[in-house]
Amino acid sequence: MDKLQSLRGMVDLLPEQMPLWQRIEATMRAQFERAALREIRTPLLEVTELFARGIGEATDVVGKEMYTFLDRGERSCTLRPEGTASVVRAALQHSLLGQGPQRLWYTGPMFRYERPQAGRQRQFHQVGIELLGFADPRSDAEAIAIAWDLLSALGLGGLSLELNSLGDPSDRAAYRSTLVDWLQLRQEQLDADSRERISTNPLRILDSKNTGTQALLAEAPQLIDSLSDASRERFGAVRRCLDALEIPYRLNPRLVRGLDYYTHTAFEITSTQLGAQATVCGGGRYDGLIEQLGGASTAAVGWAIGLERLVLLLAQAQAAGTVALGAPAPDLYLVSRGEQAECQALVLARQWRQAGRSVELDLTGAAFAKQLKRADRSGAPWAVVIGEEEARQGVVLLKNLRRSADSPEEERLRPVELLRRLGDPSI
RNA sequence: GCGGGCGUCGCCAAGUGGUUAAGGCAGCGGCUUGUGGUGCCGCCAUCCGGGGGUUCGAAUCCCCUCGCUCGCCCCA
Repeated sequence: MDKLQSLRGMVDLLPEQMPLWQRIEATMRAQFERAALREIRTPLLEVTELFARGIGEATDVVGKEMYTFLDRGERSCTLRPEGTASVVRAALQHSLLGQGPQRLWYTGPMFRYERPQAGRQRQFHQVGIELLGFADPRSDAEAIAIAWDLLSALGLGGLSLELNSLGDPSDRAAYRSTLVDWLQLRQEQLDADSRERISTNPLRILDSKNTGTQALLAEAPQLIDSLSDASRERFGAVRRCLDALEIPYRLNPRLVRGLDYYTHTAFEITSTQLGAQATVCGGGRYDGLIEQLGGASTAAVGWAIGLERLVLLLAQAQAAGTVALGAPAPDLYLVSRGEQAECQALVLARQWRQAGRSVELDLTGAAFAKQLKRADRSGAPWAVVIGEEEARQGVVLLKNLRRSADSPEEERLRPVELLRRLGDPSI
């Protein structure tokens, strides 16, 4: 098969699926506007170093999932695998933080070279927010609330919020060494992957899916016990905020994020209806990242939602009848036949569109029966028919397509009259 | 990178070694040179992802390959 086709993991979004995407996009814009977030758009391509430094060399994302290549100027470039590093880079490059803290949101395609599976593509889409320059525990809660409310506004149920605190870097370092000590004594009980990670990325062992490893880890020292008093108090404040907001959460001491920049609050929103890739939204605080990328030490918190996964959930909700999405249909379907009539139809279609109506103009020149059949299938409530007769008389025939054929409702009228009545939502 | 499942018309799908590859939907043409949804008639895969092999004979068996899909890993 040598037909041209898209690259693996790079999927087309066809017209049929767009109502779902557009619903999500419209909802998120409305929510963000109400939350006083401002949109930012950054390039898809960045210097590789941004991600290497921002996300962490040891992470899987940087280590084996990036689309990296040399451009014609021999610079190492990478298609962005996530949004946060780019947003921070842009904020620093344009000194946004000099104007005070920033409440930002973004959306767009991201790229990760992985084996595609349900809810995971190589080019995928994320929407995310970044609250830069906010250290207060309330900002953690607000970030989470914005995500939670967006998902609720979409009518999605069956979601749960998992919460953990990773503490500050010294908490994490302390925990890392206690955990490594503990694991080293039990190496032979670990699966091979996890054993490997003792030296590379021990915290990641915590969310291993290996059941044996999980059983063993039930006894392991917990991150939360290594937190300093200040970190612990901070986490308590975040939790009190969530309680006040009545956002239910589950503490998950095993929750660690795969990107190195996270500190303190880490969270995920998961669904049971997504198969293996259950995480819809993931995020947390990253107080060290901005400094890491060359800025002044600045606290920040943010999250990202995977839009493909959201679309999957919304499609399920739609199938279950929980969410209704109207199929888009034109207001008018314009049928015409004969040279003069066809030309008039072309002109009238434009006029009616300028009047704010959606009009589908049949351009086939086929028999009236064919055109009306298509008119019916288009879902339009009204057909406007212009034949030679109407063209001669300067009128159009308005037909109600939502009546039965036995009691046809037709009316001849002048185009100006129809134009006037187009302001009336009942036609 | 590693496993499992699958690959017949735009979509769904029958067919598992024997001469012309069912059917449904969609599409196109007609019945009805100007009237729809529901009727009727006709057209729509020399070909079964691609390549090689076995056989008198293969979509059906074998090998390779490509692709899709689910899972591992990882993440949104």
